[in-house]
Amino acid sequence: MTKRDVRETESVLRHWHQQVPDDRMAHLVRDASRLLAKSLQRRLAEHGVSFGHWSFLRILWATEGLSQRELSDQAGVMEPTTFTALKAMEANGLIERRHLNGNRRKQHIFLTDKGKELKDVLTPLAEEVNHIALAGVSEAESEATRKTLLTMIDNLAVDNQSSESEGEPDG
Amino acid sequence: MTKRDVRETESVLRHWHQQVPDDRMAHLVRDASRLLAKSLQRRLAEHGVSFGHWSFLRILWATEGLSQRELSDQAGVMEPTTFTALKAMEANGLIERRHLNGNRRKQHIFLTDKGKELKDVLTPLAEEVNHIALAGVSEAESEATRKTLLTMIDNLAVDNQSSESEGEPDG
DNA sequence: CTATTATTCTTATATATCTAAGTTTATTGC
DNA sequence: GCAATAAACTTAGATATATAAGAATAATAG
Repeated sequence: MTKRDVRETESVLRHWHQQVPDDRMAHLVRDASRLLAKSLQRRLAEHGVSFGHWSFLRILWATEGLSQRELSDQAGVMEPTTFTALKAMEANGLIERRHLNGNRRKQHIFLTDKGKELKDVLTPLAEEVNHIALAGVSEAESEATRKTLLTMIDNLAVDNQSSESEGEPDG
Repeated sequence: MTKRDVRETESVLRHWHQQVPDDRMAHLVRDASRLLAKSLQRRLAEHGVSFGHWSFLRILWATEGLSQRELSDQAGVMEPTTFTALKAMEANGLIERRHLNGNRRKQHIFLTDKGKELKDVLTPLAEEVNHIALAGVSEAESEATRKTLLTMIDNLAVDNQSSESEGEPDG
C-alpha cells in the first residue's frame, strides 16, 4: 500500500469522524452504499459477475419467470436499466428471455443452469460483505438501523411519488 | 398518478417489509441511498445544479482552494470523477481552476460569485430532504443509525484497502 | 370489431461513477 | 544537476443508473 493510499483512506475517515453537518445522514448512507458496492463488486468480479447482474440474479433465484416489468419493480430500478442488464446477462448465458402463452409483449425471464448454479457461489460473498461491514455492531444497533432505513425508504418513496403526480388531474 | 406508479411504489415497499435475507442491510442502504439521491436531485435540478456538482460545492463552501486531489479525497471519489465534474462546473461558471505559486501540476479550485451564492439556496434543500427522510425517527434511533453507518464505513474502508495492497511487497 | 388507450419493451441519450493507462510536472537520490 | 520515481492531472473506456421518447402489442370502450 502506497503512502497515498493510506492518506486517502485516512482522509475519508477523518472527514466522517469530524464533520457534523445537518445533512450528515444522507452522506453517511451514500458513503456506506458506495463502499458496500465496492466490496461486493470486487468479490463478484472474481466469478465474472457484475454488481448490476447480481441484483437481478438474486431476485430470479427466489422467483423465476417474472416479466421485465416485474423485475424492474422488484429491483427498484427503471425498465431501461433492467433491459440493458438482462440483454447482457442473456449474452453471458445466465438467463433466457421467453414469451409465454402467445403474449408477444411481455418478456419472461428464466435462469439457465449456469445462472442457477451461481446461487451457491455468490450468496456467501454477499453474506461475507454484510458480515464484515457489521463487525462490532450490536444486534440492537443493527436492528435500529434497519428500522430507520426502512422508515427513510418509506418517507422518501412518498416524497418522490408525490412529486411525480404534480400537475396531474385527480382521480 | 397512474395505476402503474402506485403499483411500482407498492412493490418496492412490499419487497422491503416482507423479505428478510441475510444481506438485507446492504440492500436497505442501497435503496435508501438511491431514494435520497433522487429526492435531492429533483430539488437541485430546479436550480440547474446536478447531484454530482452539489457534492463538490458543499466541500468548497467549507474550504476553498483545495487541489483536485484533495477534493477527491474529501468527496471520497476517484480523480477522474472529480475532474469531469470540475470541468463541467467550470463551464457552468460555478468554479475557477488555478495554478498557485508557480506549481503547474496542482490545480486549485476556487468558487466564483455564482458558486458562492448557491450556498444559501441549496443548503436548505439538502436539509429538507434529510428532514423528510427522518420523519418519525427518534433521536436515539437516528443516532444509533449514524453510529452503525460509521462503523460500517470504517470496516469496509479496511476491507477495500487491504485488498488493494494484495500482492504488494512489504515495507 | 375497430379506434383509442395503456402497457411493455426498446432505443437514444445523459449523469455519476469506476479502473486502467497516459502525460506532464515535481521530488528525490545519487 | 540529472536520472529515477512519484504525484497530479487527463484521457479512454466500462458499468450502473436515469429520463425521454419510440415501437409493438394488448386491452378496452363504444
